[in-house]
Amino acid sequence: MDRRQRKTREAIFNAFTKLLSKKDFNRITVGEIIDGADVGRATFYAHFETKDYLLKEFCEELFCHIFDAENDSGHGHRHIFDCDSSKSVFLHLFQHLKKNDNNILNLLSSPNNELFLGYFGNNLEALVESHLSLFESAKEKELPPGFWKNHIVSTFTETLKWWVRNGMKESAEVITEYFLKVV
Amino acid sequence: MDRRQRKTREAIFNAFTKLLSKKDFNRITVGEIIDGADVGRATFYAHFETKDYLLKEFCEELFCHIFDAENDSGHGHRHIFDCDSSKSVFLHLFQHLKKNDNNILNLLSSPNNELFLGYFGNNLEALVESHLSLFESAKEKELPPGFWKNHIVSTFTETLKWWVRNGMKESAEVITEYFLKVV
DNA sequence: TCGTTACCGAACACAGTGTTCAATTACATT
DNA sequence: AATGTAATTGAACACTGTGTTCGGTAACGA
Repeated sequence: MDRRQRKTREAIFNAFTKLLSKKDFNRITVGEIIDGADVGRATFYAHFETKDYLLKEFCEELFCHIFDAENDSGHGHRHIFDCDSSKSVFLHLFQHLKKNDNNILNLLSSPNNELFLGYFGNNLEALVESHLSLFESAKEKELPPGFWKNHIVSTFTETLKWWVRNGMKESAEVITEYFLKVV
Repeated sequence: MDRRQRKTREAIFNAFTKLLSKKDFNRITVGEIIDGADVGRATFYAHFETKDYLLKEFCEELFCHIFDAENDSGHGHRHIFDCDSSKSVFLHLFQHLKKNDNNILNLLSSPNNELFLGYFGNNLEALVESHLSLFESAKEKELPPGFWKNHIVSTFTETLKWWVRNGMKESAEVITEYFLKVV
């Protein structure tokens, strides 16, 4: 990849990140992004088809850091947390999110973020799916598996939103407890 | 209220309803609404400050029919369903929603509907709050009451969305069962 | 060094929003 | 039925934001 491409791409991502910490995604304009990144308008559209695609690629990079790391560490320690690996997975996820490397939490707490929540949900669903232990109880309760999976994912997301909305006063451990109690 | 006002207001609501069955709220333009309602642009803005306020007032009328009726019937039969009034309330709500009088379900299933979900959630929260029986278990589980209430509301909404998304094949009774099982 | 490629920037067409205003029409009241 | 009031019209307007175009410039990789 051309060095120039890398630079502008990074500049756009940086400007985008900075803007995300200030305002909702939907209120951010392309004009603001290219001003912040100091690139031409045409350059932006040479890199990203629309603003939505920028978010999409932004999320992919973001989730790559979060969910892939989660999957890896999960695999690595699976034998340790075998008895309740699900607990460790979600705890790690909450801990990771609390670090707030990028502005993932701003995205989560802001309204009008269906796009982002969609991407987040997809990744989370894949993670949930790989932890079959939780699905055992689905059969006990005689629920459709799709319903049960959806419930876990949306409960996690809602828990996260609640946590952020209330200032993240609780520790990741406590939130994980709450989450597991209601699930 | 002037007859002309009532007529245009109704015409706008009708056009809005018709459009909602075809496309997402955010994709609907003021131009389309006034074309459908056959009113002047200035007239629209004389009635509604913005498109968002149109949705707001639309929701208020809609929820008036649903939640108020629910509260009334709830009060009326409270002594009958005393032992598990919560069950009856949510069942009635699901039944009512399945009728789909207006396009409430289209609004629910479409993306980018944070505004609508917000109004819906507020009404639902008030309803949940008035049924204290559910909160008993919150203390047992030692969860923050705000967390617990939020969980019930969002689980109901997510259940509803799941139901709609999957074609509403299940009966209201079955969905109520699912809902109560996971809660 | 040289051909390629990204970037610039300014202009452009387009769509949608919300406002303004004078002219018109329907309304409620007497 | 007459009258003053108030809603509606329609067309124009300024404004913001989107996405495209294109010739010129400069950085890049080989």
